Amino acid sequence: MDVTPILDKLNDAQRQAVTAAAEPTLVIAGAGSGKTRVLVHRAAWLIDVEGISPQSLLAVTFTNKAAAEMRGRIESLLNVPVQHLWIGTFHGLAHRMLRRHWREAGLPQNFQIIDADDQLRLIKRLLKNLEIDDSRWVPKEIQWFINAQKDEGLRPQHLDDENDPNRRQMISFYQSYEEICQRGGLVDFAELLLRAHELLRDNGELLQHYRRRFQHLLVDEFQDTNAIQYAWLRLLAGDTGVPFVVGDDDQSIYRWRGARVEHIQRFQKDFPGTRIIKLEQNYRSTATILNAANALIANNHSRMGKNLWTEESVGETIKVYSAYNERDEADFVIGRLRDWIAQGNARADAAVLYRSNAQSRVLEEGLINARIPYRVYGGLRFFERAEIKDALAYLRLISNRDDDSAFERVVNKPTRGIGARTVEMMRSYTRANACSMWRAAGTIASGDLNGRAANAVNAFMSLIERMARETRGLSLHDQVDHVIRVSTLLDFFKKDKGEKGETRVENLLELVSAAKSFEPDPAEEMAPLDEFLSHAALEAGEGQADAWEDCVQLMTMHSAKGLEFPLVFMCGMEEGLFPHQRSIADPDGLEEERRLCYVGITRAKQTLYISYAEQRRLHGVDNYAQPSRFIAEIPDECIEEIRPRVQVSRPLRSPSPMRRKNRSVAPGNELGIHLGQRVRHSKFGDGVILNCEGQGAHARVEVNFETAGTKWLVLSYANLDLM
DNA sequence: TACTATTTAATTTTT
DNA sequence: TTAAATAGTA
Repeated sequence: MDVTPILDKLNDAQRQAVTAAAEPTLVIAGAGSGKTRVLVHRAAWLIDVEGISPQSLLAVTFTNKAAAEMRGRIESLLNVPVQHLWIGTFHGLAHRMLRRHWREAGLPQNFQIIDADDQLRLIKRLLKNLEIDDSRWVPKEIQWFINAQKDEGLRPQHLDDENDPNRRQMISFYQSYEEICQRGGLVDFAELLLRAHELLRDNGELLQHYRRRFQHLLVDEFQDTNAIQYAWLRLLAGDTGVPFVVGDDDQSIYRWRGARVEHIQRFQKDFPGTRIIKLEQNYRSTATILNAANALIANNHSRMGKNLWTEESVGETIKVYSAYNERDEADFVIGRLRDWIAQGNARADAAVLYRSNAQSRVLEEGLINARIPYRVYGGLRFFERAEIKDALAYLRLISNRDDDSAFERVVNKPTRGIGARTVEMMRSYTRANACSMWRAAGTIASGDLNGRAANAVNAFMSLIERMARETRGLSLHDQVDHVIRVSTLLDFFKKDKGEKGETRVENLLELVSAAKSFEPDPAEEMAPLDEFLSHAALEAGEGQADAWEDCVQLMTMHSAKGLEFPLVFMCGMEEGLFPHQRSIADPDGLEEERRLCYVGITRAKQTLYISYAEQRRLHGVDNYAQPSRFIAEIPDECIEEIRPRVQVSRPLRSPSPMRRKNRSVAPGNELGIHLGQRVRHSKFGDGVILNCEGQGAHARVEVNFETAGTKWLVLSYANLDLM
């Protein structure tokens, strides 16, 4: 066996990991150290060299993108299509198991997956149903509570109310929510994982089967696993399975949604004799960028400890720009982008990163003005669009009449005279008889309702029945096509004047083509429609179309994880924004923010710009912030401050507010400000100080300019020259 | 039932 | 500021 193609071009640590013996292995893979490469080559090694059957391999990732990439790379490395390799996301694989063993899992065969939005609607409906004031019980918080419990593997009956009435109520909501889901055959994202865990835990034979089958478990982004994912893996590994997990404790940025870095420590305890391999050579960034990242992250206490190094040259210094405000910051970024593009670089090689989505706005405005094409990551994905979800809801009802989530979504869309009153009646019937909306509708229509409402309900029910009948036996895309027409959804949106309605129609037609190109997996013995619906929930599709065009990339630091760009901007590096206000007080939260910053820095290959605004308009009010502490945590020698706008011969403030320990900008009298003082402003020209007020960063002066009239200026931004 | 006015809250997000 | 959700009105 020629192992050259598999081991070639791997460094020592990587090779050790790839060829590790069949024992529990923990690979700590720093940013840009070839993590995916190790995972892929490990799989190839096991199959090609160790002769392990592809069948006995299970590879888990967090995102569909990562799963697709791994599959593709394994296939191309092995040069044979590996059919039925179990590579997928935690949710995808859990789903697969549940489909195969729906009976054992206690689910109906055609159970459907609901996304976060469906889940929230369901909870809102539940509150209405229980006639509970949703200002006191916020649906979002209930959703959060339920998911958090599920992430920890806890069912309502496991929860203790701790004599807290608030908690008792939450648990009761959780309980009712579960009943509705069970009745409608609905499974939310967290439920997929929890059920899959229970499935194995409670079915000895199944567990034995899968343990025997999956000898090798490869896990990507291990630091992001939550309790239930970890429990599932551990169960699956048993005493005989060989877990090979890859992760980076310094890049753990999802604690807030249940991820537990502690699993890295826990793993070593749970699997005694774990081999630890650290990948510390970085192939991505310049030495300067790495030094900055290393120094920054060294401020965190709970770390495994690792130091990235590179053979790369020192490279450019990191440029720090101090902007007046967010517009100035955007102008700066755009100026640099212009240069970058003018030098013949690809726009797509530049990324602008920020902490929170709201920051993209100013940047976008600037980019539009500058006519620079850009793409914002995040936002609504294809299968999340309202019109698409409407169409899917019809399809779900066709598959299962008891799907209340789908029922409520489309019962009166397009409007067909089934108003709030009628729906309310169905709800109360539902509650009294513990049945689905569909059954309630049937009963009520032939009883309690007045003629007009009853007709409307009957019309709706026969519409669904008719579509179910007429689509039977049709190909998937004909089914979809039929449903959007017969349901009159398409006409409904066609009537919608303006661009909005147009795109909606286009999207619905696009759904038909999506159905056309969807290839059901013959191995999944399920109805193509159900498979398509699951696919839609599990893989919501691309955020935005035309990803082809060469565009500057705008995204949050979170969504930048796993990506790399030659040119990176990190914007809004201010206390309160990054680290975010809501994390500052909590030491763990702060450390997570620092890791996020570490992730941001390590995205850059060659050039990194960091910028902050001294004044930023947030929620309509001007805020003054200090530069982020993270900037100060980067060694001076890595950084170069650039402030092209400053041409002061004698600055009113110290030249580097960012570096100063005591940061209160102190203008005031010691700097020679007094009424009648003559000053010069770069834009407004010469003038005389008429008035002073405020202190520190907020100190302002009123200046009567000879040509520009009187103006109030904030001293720390105005850069006045004393004359 | 649809449109308009008012209120409210505003990290991060994949599945 | 602004976007979304809700309440109120035609």
